[in-house]
Amino acid sequence: MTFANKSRTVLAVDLDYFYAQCEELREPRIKDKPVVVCVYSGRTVESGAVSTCNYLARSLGVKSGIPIALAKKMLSNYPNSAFLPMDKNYYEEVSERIMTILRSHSSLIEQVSVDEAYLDISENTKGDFSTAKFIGAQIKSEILVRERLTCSVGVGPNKLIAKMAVDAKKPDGLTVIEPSNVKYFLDPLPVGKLLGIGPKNEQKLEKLGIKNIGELANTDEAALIKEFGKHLGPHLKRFAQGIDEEPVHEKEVEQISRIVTLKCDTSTFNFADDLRRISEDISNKLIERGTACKTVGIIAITTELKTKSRAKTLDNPSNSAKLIEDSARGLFETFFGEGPNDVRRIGVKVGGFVASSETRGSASLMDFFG
DNA sequence: AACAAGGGTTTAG
DNA sequence: TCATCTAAACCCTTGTT
Repeated sequence: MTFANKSRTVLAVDLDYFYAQCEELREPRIKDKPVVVCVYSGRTVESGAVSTCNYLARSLGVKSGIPIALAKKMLSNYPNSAFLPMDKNYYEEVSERIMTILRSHSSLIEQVSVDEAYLDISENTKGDFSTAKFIGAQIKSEILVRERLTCSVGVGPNKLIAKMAVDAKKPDGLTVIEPSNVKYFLDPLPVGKLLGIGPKNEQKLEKLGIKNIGELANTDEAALIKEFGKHLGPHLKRFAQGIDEEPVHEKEVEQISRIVTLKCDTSTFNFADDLRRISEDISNKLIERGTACKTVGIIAITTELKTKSRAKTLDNPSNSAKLIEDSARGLFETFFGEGPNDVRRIGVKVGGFVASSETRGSASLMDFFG
């Protein structure tokens, strides 16, 4: 690839209804029934939310994020429905094997989540999108034969178009948008389909009389800056034009958080055990990654489901569970002292990472094995 | 003016 | 009592250099 030609071929892979499909894989008898993967909060036997579900369940109204109890109502005519607790470790094992398959097709890969990845296959295609389609079919077939899982694939000249192509046909889809078709593909779609536009931004755009992506692409940049700010405004316009220069590469983790739902709502600090556990979890992750954090924050989700947060910068970067726990406890005590704060869920978040070798007084693997 | 810190919002999976 | 969990990007304000 010469430097004059910047045209790329990017392929996006998205495993279909991944968690639920993994569950079907290890228990094939549930395949023809609604399958709902749940995150139980532990408040009551049933409380919690749906993480994901198979397409039969979706056709009956179940979707990600709804209360488990609501999903049960929707499926009350299907007594054989499978409601299963999320088993993240198992899905990650399956995911790792699939990512290995993907890496054999390109070393330029970006894993976006447990079930999604981008591959830059420009070197393989030399700009030929029919070759890209062939590679997409090959990847789908390999994942099906080796892991018995279906996925959807999208191909485009950048990550944005590849991703939107994936979403255009699911499950088991294969969609290729070549550069000359990008405009025809995007223009007629409703703005809500554009990556980065959710319900709130869709409403703002509707207020401006902008309904489809083509209209957004033609909107005066100044008007978008006024509505969305100096970064998001121009960004949305570029996206609507199908422009996305972001390279395919792994991103550094910049933040780690753990949140739990409390057994009972509270307006005082009475969850020392939970706090210790999640502080230890976070500390372990930091040590695993060989990093320490500069900032420690707390998260509180109120009974009205509003998110509140407090944070402070540490005197010295650390990855010690005790120090994270103590810092968080201090923040919580201040938080509850500020006034009436009725909280349902609490969490800890750390960020501002520096290599732990550059810090003094933080635990490292050497403390355990050295 | 440029930057850091802190708090909130929106999006995505 | 219906309402999980993780992470990123952005917006805004305030305060410092």
